[in-house]
Amino acid sequence: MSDAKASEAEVDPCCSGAPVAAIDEDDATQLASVFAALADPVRLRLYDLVCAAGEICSCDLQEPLGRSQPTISHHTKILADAGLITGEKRGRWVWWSAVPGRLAGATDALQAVRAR
Amino acid sequence: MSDAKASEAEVDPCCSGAPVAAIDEDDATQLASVFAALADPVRLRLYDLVCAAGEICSCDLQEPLGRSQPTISHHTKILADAGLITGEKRGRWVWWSAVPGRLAGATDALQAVRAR
DNA sequence: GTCATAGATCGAAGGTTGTCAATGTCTGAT
DNA sequence: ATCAGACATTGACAACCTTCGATCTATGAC
Repeated sequence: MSDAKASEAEVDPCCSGAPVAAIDEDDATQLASVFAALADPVRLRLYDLVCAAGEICSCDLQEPLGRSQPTISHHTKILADAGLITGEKRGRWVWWSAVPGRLAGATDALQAVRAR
Repeated sequence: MSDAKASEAEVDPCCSGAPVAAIDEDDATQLASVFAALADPVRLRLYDLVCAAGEICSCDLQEPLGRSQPTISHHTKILADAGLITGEKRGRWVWWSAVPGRLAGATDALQAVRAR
């Protein structure tokens, strides 16, 4: 099945031998969960709102996002589980803020392979 | 519902007035599709293999990823539709390569908001 | 032409996700 | 103690996603 190189070219186009997987399955699953958290338009706008505001209350997310309160709660939980935002409870309200470097760290883990 | 600021503090903690959404719904949907393409462990490793190899044949993806041929074809299509990889058909084989700057462009669109 | 192979497409099974109504829990005010 | 409000949780449903077997198309070898 993998005689493409042998029949098209004598030498491997990039390195040598079989391609080496830089990311193992566990790392891939971990990384994918971060991207999955941003794979929804509502969550992207939510994350954007949090970044733009620096700190924002859950109750102020409901109106601009146009979703019900349980749905907002659901999305903040997913973003928090992915480590992209963090919430602090003050009195009756929860204030959300972005975790610095978390998104950059995820993309770096992928892009780092190009530097080799 | 949004009297949190008024009751907890007199001044808005970051800017002033209602928070401004930096990303509109259409942009968010477009951006989310790029992240959705990377939100699967198999596709992440596939993208990683393509980046690491520079150029790689579909038939050489099947074995390291441990998925059937239709599944590999499905995933390459999703990554290609998202603009992350591009394929060139040569003879019987399709050679895939990463689209430079595509992933960085997506993350920049999100992170740019922090620079404001 | 005939045959073998690379890859795309189709259809189906099973799991996951986004959404909201209803309800529960906790906090601060009266 | 009682009440109202901010979030979390549960349950349900529709939509979507991942996967594979079967099949189709296209290309190169004989």
